Amino acid sequence: MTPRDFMLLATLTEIGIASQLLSARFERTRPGGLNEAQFTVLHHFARQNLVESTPTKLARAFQLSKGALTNTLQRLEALGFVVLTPDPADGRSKIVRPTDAGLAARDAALADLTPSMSQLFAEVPTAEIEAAYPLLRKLRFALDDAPDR
Amino acid sequence: MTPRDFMLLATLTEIGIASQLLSARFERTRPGGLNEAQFTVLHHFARQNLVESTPTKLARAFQLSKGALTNTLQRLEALGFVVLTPDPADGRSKIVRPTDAGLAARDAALADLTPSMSQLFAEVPTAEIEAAYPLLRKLRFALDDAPDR
DNA sequence: TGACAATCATTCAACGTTGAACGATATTTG
DNA sequence: CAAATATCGTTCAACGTTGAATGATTGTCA
Repeated sequence: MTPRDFMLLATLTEIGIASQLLSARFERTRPGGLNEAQFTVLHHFARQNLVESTPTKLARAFQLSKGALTNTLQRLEALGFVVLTPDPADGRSKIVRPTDAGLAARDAALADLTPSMSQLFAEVPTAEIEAAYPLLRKLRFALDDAPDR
Repeated sequence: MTPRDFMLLATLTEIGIASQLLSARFERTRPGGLNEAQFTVLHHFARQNLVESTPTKLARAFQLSKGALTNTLQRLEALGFVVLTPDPADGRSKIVRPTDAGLAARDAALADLTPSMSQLFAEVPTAEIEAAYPLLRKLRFALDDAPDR
């Protein structure tokens, strides 16, 4: 294992730990009344100004099982945060659209999150945050379309 | 929400996504035959040359429930990767120690992980990796002892 | 010393996810 | 065109985690 591999491993370890702690925090506080799975779906639509998707596409994006998405989409629909309609062009498929209420709920979650987030990073210079961003983006893209080995 | 907050949010989002994809990958490939929870425990001991801990300490470190740790520690013990002994100094408590086989299993998992990890980062300059590290460390420390808001 | 509170690990029902069915619809192919 | 294959969303048992008991032990303090 080269020194670079060692650095890589340490970095991935930190990402894993940080994310685990962030997750635990999210589930404890439930910003906007959403659990993490629900927030993730709404956040996904909002972040990239996406007007619609399908359960399968979402399952692929999050690398979750389709069953899991059936579940959280049904909850989001019951909450009025998402609308599910049959795809007129494909009888097997459904179209998922966030509602205004859904996007508002995501915004509310963000509003809940922001103060404690700012405090969490109070002593971190902005430059350091900006320095971390490119790697994280590249990692995501690499993972997005990487086979398993 | 300030531009800085926006950057912060984007960074945390990327951490969450990257970690989710890393997790999914880990569970699909099960490096060294370990699942993520088991690897996390052994990796924790190895990373900081820790000879012993207790279920409660581990639960706090990972922010998992004690019940979850009872479960994975029992599995690790059945695999011979960990030894659980009563704490002679405290009748309520137990001491957890990784075995040589346990540390070897963690090393094997790392060996399984390294090639695909290197490939994943093949086009990322080392400087970029080193640039991301300080933020991740600070984030972890901040999350480690932060109240919920 | 004795009573009360705190902390330890374990158990167990409830919950969310997985992976493998399944029926329904699309697509491909001979 | 028909038959075979692929893909869609849903269901369901199995699994791991949570959160709230529980019994056992320790700490506190009057």
